[in-house]
Amino acid sequence: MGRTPCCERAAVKRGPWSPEEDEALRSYVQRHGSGGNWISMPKKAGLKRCGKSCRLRWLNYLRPDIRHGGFTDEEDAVIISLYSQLGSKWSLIASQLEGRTDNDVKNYWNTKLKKRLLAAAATAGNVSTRSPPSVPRLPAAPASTPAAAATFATHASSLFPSLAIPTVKTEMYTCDDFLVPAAFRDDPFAAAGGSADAAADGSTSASAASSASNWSADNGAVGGGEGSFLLDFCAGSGLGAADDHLQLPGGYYYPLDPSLSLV
DNA sequence: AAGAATGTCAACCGCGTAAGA
DNA sequence: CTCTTACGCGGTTGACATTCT
Repeated sequence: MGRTPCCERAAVKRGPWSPEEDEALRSYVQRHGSGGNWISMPKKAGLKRCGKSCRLRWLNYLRPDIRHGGFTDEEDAVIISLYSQLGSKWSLIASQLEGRTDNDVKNYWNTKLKKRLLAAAATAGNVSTRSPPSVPRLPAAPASTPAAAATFATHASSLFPSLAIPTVKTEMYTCDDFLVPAAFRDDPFAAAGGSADAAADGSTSASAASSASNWSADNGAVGGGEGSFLLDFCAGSGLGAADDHLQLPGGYYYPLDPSLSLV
């Protein structure tokens, strides 16, 4: 019974690849390709590895066109959009992202993107339910372009429908109670628009945002832009105005402290 | 400063399926 | 047509890194 293993476990090395192994695999594949047979390839390349392991190492790490980390807002939007349509078809999703592997996309979704979406939905829900302050305050900036922000906002709710979007009523808050980028604190209306795009490449707006006392430290690899995200998320989620003073161009800011009463 | 908790990501496992004998 | 084999994929694990207490 059971499936014949693709290789003898005791005879192959497992675990992390050494630089020497990487070099042996890389040079062999670049010279000969996989030869159409990953199972026999390790032997030919002088590697004591399972063929599957070699294939995985090449596809996920050694291929010259691979990009690691630093997912852009546009990639976030593509992943979110395709995930909502296809589910966990990581290879399909990855095929739409140049230089990304299914493993990379899967890891990125499971460790970061999904949590951001959950946090976004949870933050919205928690404000109205006075949850403890230990709840993550905001998602890291997933969207520095209007399209990406809109996609993120739309799917944050649609992917996690169990988390209700709160009703928000007018109360008086100070700017310090909200997630407002430094640029907005200084001159909200002059700073509106454009700042998020600049932040996406880690330039001035990102550092300005991260320097704001109440701003999330988790700007992530995509840079700042929480402001843009929050604006669009709240607007896209149909939230009402929390405070007229914080109704800025493009949408509304959301309270930093989940214990604040908005309802 | 140290231990615990949490996050990240490379690698492995096993199933479904395509291709070839 | 059936069986075998290898590939490709998605889920899961575990080691290491980072952050928190």
